[in-house]
Amino acid sequence: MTDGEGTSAEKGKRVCRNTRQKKLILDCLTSDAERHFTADEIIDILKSRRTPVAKSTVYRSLAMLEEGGEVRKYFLSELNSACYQFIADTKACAEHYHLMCVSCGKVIHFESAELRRAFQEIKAARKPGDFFVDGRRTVFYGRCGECSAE
Amino acid sequence: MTDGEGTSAEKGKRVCRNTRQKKLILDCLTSDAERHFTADEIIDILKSRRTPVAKSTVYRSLAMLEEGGEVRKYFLSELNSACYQFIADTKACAEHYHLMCVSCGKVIHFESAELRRAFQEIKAARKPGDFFVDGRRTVFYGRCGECSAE
DNA sequence: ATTTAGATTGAGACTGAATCTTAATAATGA
DNA sequence: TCATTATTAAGATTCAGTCTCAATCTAAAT
Repeated sequence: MTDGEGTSAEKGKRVCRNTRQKKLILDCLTSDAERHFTADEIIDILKSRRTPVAKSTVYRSLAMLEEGGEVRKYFLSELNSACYQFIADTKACAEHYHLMCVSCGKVIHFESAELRRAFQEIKAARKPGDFFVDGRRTVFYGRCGECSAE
Repeated sequence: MTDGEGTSAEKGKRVCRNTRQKKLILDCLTSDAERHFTADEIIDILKSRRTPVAKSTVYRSLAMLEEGGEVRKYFLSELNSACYQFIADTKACAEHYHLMCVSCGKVIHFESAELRRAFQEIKAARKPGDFFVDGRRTVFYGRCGECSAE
């Protein structure tokens, strides 16, 4: 456990090997960059493509890819269940906000000039020591068109 | 299973009995109206007060209280875990936004004139069939003061 | 005050997403 | 090519949240 020289880990030496599994997972996400995937969906898709990847590997790889900024992880709660969802971190994904409908559980993408401006203003007014809001990472709650029509 | 008359359930006849357990749970939440509680915290607090309430009852009661508008349920994702958190639905809780720090997991309350205005504008511009964003219910993600200072 | 229907409770079994463990395997640098 | 060590697969484990059901309690009617 103790070592004088310093481990590769503590030097922050990024290795993150480029493995077949990581490629497969990323391929899966980028094949539909608009869509959110749960870990289970990724597992099933890769299984159906005859390139199965183990569950633990999927979770670990997604965590590494997230750290590397290639994947975004959202925590989404439906009516009676909650889970993580993953999306390829491309320009497309950075261009919209996410709304979770509290009534039907659907996730919709939307753009909002009002919100965009609000976040810019918050950022501009930010003093050192203030919190920072990442609008693109937050999931908004509300009601989708169909549910608010009823 | 089949009955001609119609059950009390389908008539939408709300009953929601006023039980000792619901009072205990609500007391627990209102004792610190600013704070978010997980179900487990509520269970532990009531146990320590020598008025234990069963886990299933806590979850069920919270769901009923939420439906009655007395409790608000938030879906919060910490670094490596995600869970529901509950807060008494008072005026105080409706007066601020929630920010979850993606770095340390802390939940902070903040006010933002910019966001308030943005949501008002979104609401004003809303056409029938549009989605509705509930700003007070959404949890923002970002970094708290300490974490963004580092 | 009694009665009674049925809503609610408690205890613990159950579920399923996510994590952890470990031996085997594969990616990288020398 | 070889050695090092990150990564993988498989499945055991964890744990928040849900479900089941007999026993109990609430509230309304009598």
